[in-house]
Amino acid sequence: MADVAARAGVSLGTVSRALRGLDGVSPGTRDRIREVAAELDYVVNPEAAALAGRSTGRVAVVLHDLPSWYGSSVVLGLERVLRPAGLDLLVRCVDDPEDRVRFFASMPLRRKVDAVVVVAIALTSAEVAKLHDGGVAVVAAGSHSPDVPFVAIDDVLAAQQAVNHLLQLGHRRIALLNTVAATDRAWQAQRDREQGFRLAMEMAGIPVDEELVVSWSGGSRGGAQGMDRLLSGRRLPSAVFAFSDEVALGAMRSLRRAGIGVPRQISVLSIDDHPLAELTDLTTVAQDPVALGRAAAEQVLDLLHGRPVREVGPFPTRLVVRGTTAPPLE
Amino acid sequence: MADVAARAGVSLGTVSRALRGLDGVSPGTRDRIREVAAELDYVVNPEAAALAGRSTGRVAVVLHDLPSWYGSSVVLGLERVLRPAGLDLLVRCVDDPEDRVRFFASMPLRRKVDAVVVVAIALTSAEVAKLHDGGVAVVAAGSHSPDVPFVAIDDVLAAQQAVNHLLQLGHRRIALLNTVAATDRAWQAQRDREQGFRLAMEMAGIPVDEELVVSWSGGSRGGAQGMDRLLSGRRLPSAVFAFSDEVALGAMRSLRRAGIGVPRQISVLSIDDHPLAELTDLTTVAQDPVALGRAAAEQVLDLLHGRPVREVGPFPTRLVVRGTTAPPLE
DNA sequence: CTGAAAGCGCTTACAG
DNA sequence: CTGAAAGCGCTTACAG
Repeated sequence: MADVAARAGVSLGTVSRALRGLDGVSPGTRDRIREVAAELDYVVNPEAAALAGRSTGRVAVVLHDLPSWYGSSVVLGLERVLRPAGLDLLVRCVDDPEDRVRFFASMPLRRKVDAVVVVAIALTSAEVAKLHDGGVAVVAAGSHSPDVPFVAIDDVLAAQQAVNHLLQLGHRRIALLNTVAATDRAWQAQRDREQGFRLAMEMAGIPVDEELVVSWSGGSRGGAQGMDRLLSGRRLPSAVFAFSDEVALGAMRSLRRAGIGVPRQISVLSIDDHPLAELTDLTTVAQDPVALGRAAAEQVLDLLHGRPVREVGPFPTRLVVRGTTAPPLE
Repeated sequence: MADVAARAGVSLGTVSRALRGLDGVSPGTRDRIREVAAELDYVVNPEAAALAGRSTGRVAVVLHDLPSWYGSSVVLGLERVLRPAGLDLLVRCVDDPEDRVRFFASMPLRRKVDAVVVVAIALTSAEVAKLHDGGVAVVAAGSHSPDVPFVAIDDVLAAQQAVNHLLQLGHRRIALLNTVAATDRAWQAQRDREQGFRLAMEMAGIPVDEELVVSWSGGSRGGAQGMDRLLSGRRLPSAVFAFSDEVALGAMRSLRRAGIGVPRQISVLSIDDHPLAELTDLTTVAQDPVALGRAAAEQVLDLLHGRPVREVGPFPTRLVVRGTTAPPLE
């Protein structure tokens, strides 16, 4: 920058202001400075700028399930809008609840990033306060935290869309295959989807058989085990609404092994529209986590530029009927 | 850092040296300083460190397929060893070939990161030279580049393992469902797997029917289309070796739609052991991309610490026999 | 509108 | 083994 200043015959401060387009530089000098800078192929040193100013040009994304379709899609969406905006993306996986507590307790984010996006993680007020005190902007994707802008689908609605489809097909004995672990989305999604399930049943005037409500660990393995549990019950359900596509795929494996036809004997559907849902012909309620990531990134930009954050309504979800749902037998 | 120095009763320089484990600090003072730092939840400001010294405390991972099992698993592996080492991980997705050229041409990595890990991307000598000139260390995972340490499986061998399994079952009309696009691993993997396929056939003394060698775009969609192509041929194969599990799953959908039984009429197998392979009962040659990521991270640490880089042999792959392969009919 | 100067929080020769 | 000091390349009050 010193070179640029010397060559343009101005001071460092003026160059700094001109290059960033701040007010208080005459158009003439500004243009001349920019010309010289271009000529010299000059780019500001981000470390120095960050040290002197207060922004780092980086945002962190914190999630717990990286090698998963959902998490990595959100990251992709974030990257797609953050990078063109000149911001770099830093990823941090938190494995288990303890790791997560440790992470937010010892705020290593301060001065490392301008903002953090938490994916499917519900922060406590204390955690949010700590981040804000550290001057770090916070945005949530797929979960809610106090005083934090967020983007998310309406989990209650998504579950209703799923269950209503089963109801319309004529099902009455509908099982809920939910998940519990912190490794699978936030507890909020679990709670909301269960609520949507119950709401839909209630509106149809059908009492929920509590024996058909199972909460197991997440992922396909959990889905398989949860389905085994359902299969060992006194009466089988005629349809299963699973927390996610992965859970549903696990459940379908159990059904296949038990020799139960899908959808002939039992219908299965879930939420996500994972790329493999199409391959396995799974009926599901689709969501778009890449779009979610993009929207979260927009909120980050608003926050960093001091603009009012665009409030976005719940992200749309839509039923995709494929081959794993059909009217019940008899 | 000033706080830590004051509290420990030493100078800034000593704290800096102690925290980085440099020589020339007595074990006693070093431990005391570290204790105080821990107590104060102190973390060095990376900007200042980078500005004063030359390292940024960051490493970038560059890949093209983020929302994929392979890519995100490698990232997870990297994160798992880089983070404990005090390094932050920055992700950069390159979408298409042009984007990738642009990225490496305008070296925005200089002074932003200490090292870059390319995942399944083959760099040119010029690109590598540019990175090295910029003082950036380079490591490759799942691909090779000139003068760059790498970790990878032996793709030729993996393909042979797959094809040999089919040969032992008695198959002779074996199709290769390969991929071409840059969006799916590096071209190196495609070439090597095809070579492994041909090698195995040759060693079994079976001529390859070139009509059964199909290269389609990647992903499950490409697999489905490639399989359609094979199905429209004059004579069907009795077994299909697919580039990856995703491709194989796409192929299996085409087979299902065509009413062809797997493995009764056609056997299918591939490479990866994607979590969904188990769910869909897919026979495959397993690899471990998380381990690959960890190993790449170790190499990065070696490079950054000026240690000789540990050469690691090809990562092991192993055949996992499941339900999609069986002896040929009749 | 522009400049001179302090300072961001570290690292690194250089002394001792 | 440890300290005092210069300096990394910027930004930002503060003057003018």
